Amino acid sequence: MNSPAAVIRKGRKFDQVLASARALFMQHGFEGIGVDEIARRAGVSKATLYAYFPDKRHLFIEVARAECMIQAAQLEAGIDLEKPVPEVLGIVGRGFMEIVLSEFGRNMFRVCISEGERFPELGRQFYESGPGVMRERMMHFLELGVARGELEIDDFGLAADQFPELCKAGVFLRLVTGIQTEFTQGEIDHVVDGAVETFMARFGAHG
Amino acid sequence: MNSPAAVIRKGRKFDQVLASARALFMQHGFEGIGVDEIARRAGVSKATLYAYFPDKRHLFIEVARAECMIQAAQLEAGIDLEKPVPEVLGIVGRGFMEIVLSEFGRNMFRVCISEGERFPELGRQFYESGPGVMRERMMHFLELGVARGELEIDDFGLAADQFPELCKAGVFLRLVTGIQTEFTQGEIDHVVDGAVETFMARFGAHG
DNA sequence: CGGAAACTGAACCGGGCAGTTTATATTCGA
DNA sequence: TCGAATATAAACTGCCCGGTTCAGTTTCCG
Repeated sequence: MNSPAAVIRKGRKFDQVLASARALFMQHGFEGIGVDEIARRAGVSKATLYAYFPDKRHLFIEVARAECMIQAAQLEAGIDLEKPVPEVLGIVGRGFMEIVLSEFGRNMFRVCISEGERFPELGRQFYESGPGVMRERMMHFLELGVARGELEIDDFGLAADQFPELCKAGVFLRLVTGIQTEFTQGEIDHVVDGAVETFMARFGAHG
Repeated sequence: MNSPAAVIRKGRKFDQVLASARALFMQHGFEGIGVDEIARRAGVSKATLYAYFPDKRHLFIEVARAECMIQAAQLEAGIDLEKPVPEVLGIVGRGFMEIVLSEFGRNMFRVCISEGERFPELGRQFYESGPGVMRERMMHFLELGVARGELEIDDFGLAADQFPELCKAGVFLRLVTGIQTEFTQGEIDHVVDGAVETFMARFGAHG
């Protein structure tokens, strides 16, 4: 009723906990780190931690949501809508791949999938604060492109889904299966450029 | 030396174990089922199970590899290389999505990702007996299409990577995050058809 | 038939880890 | 300064589950 924006945050060490959780989750993933460790690194007792968060999962959600929004914002920051479509797509694609290939991206994904069944809230939260917003922005941008006569699109949802998928072509699968764990900038560029080309071949105005 | 094709198979109940493991792993995933349960359903003692397989993971690998080869074979069976490229792509795409959306596909993926770090062999095994062979076949088919003058492709690897990725556009992500768990045939068809269109727009001969 | 190999069952080990408790100490605001 | 809110340390509970052991039983084959 009174305290502004304070539903869960009641103690002075809240931020330390969150920071520690962020660091450790990002580095080791959800399963890879124990609550004891998080508390220890936060310089906080386990009991205190559990005074803030009902359980490990909700702690993770908090971290994940914050991180997603940061990443999404960064991705969006580098976009100049005035530039020609292919150029923007290239920038977005590279930014997107950076996230996907990052420690955070991999871990986020891992958790969503491995915990997804028992913990549906997590996947939903992730989608809506990460890929979901990107999709919205992408659709908006594509509409702009159509309005400018650079694109011709009938199904914006499909187009907005296809582009990031094209950017991951091959890379993502090889990453998660461990076939290949490191990718050079050259490799990324090649795939992203290929994605832009394919996308423009389909949706570019007048063949 | 003597017994034909018997490296691991030494007892008469081997098949029962494998069958039970297959059924339960497919239904509940790797983490979702215990060794006790597998043994029980196989009508076999745990000790016997461990006489066949060194550990749970290798049991899973055995199941997974077999299943992958079955799926890959089925996928390949429905292909008539004589038909025009777009038609073949449509068939392959639909078959591919069937696998991806199946209980097996989801679980296979889940395990690869959640266990991948601690158990690299699994991911590799999966890739090589599933997506890897599909990629090979796809490249071969694309070369055929080029030879017939239906396609124009510079980087066959990239093209072979892009197509399945396009087929999953949006669907896969919504699946694993639990945003959407059921897909109608109409939805699938729409995405796959969109994938074929985009693919042909880029790689179809003479624009 | 007789012995070796395969199988059983059920207890047992052990490590990991989330979450709780409790008795005590610190902080901070009124 | 006093008491309520907050924090602490560390032990403790409880669960899960993979893997082992072993003494005794069944199967199979020569």
